[in-house]
Amino acid sequence: MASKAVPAETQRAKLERKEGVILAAARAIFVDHGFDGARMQEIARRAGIGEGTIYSYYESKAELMLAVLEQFWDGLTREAEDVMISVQATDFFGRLEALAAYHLAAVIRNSDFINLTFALRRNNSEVSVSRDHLRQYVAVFDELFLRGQDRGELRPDAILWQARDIFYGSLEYSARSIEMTIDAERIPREQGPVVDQMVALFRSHYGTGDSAVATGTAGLAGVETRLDQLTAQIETLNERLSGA
Amino acid sequence: MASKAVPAETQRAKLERKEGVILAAARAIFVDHGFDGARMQEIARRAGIGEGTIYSYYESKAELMLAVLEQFWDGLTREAEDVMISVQATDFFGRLEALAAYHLAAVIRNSDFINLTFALRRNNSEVSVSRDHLRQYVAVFDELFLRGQDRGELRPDAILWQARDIFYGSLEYSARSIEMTIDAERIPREQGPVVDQMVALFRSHYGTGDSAVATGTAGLAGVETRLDQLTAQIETLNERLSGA
DNA sequence: GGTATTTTCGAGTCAAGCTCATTAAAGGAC
DNA sequence: GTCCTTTAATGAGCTTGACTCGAAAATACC
Repeated sequence: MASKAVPAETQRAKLERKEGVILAAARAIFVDHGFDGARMQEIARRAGIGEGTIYSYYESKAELMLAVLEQFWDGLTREAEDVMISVQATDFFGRLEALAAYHLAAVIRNSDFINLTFALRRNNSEVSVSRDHLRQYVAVFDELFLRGQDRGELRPDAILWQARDIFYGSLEYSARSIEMTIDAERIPREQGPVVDQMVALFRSHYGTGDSAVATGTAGLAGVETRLDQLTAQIETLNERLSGA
Repeated sequence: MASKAVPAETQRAKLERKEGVILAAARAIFVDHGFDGARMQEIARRAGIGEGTIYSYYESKAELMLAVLEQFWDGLTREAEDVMISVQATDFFGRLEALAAYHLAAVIRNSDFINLTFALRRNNSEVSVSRDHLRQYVAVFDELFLRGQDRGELRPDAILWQARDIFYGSLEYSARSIEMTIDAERIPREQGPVVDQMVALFRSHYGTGDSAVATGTAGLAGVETRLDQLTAQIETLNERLSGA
């Protein structure tokens, strides 16, 4: 029995290891040459197998790339979760700062993969990184935000997906701007201000009155901001009602 | 002399017209099938010419696509400039609202082109939409922002490129979220709140204290007026809801 | 040790971007 | 109008690279 099970295990393990080798080779080649520039033959050579063998593991070049990207995003998600576990701060804004710093650095460090992800998603409509993987990644933000609302640090009427788009949209564009800076050594120095600004933005825009007072942006301006937000909400309600 | 110049003109005009025909055909095919899915033969057939002829106008498929995209972005820039000319508001936030509304609608309406632009830029590093075209487009925002600073409506210490990234990054992600909403008819209704939020965000994060006064809703009295209005609106909503 | 099944392989197929020799058209001189 | 030169258009064929498939090697099973 044991002698039966063990070979079965090792056999599966062997296949999975081979799959891992293919994935690693593909990852390297895709990063070096992009999707179109990558040659299946070169991936096979790097993995030390025949070209046809790849196709018994992955249906097509696009699906191979998909597997590479999903592996990458799973790794990112795990790292982001680790950041949220190990961060010292217990308040929303301190934790948001940690997440923003991690995300910005990750996007810059892995810009190849980020670009490949969206290029594939946009180019090849039939094959794209499964929504679940991206959703799992942004779930880290979602959980943080909802907890901030529960704890009364954030306005209870804030809309999650809008905040999420502001967070990730701004940071992605900022990352691109920072990368574009020719002077590579200045990159790390630019990250701090961007993260700080992101936190300040969330504080002033989504923070409750309490936190606004705490940060000093209290008074008439804060009240007017809240008025604007209320107005926007009422408009939404009106439109929904008239639409329905 | 005139009989000499006229044929020369018409000849060049003829070539340019043909170029326009090719561009229009390519545009249609690229939008329908994406970059990889588009077949040069089909573009040629649609343009009513031989396949080889395209290559005497454009070096490669990628360059043809580039030309299509540059034409598209030039059009967008012109539209954005028109919006800024024809908008009634003279204050920064009113004009920003107009620009945000235009940009969001444009991104949603032309998501094919937006996607193709970034897909090409990311995929094919050697051929990408010239930075100048994109820069010209965002210059509309830059000018608006700098003018707002000059007029004292925005904090003088705000950093332009950071604000720009927040503006365009958030709106692009928001557009994608809105598009993802399966219910297509709800799309227009979601745009208003996103735009409003963007304006409110800039007001609270980049606005000076003065601007609140300057926009006509002066001081405490203005706030009280707006509160009264909101209260009235909420009463209306309550009546509607209990009635329905 | 022999048979069945699974896995690997790379030469060959096919599709699509691109080239180039050939043909057609336009321009100009008389 | 005719001849010559120059320019534009063409599509059959070349090239490249993703993918297939029949055969061979490896493995599992008895």
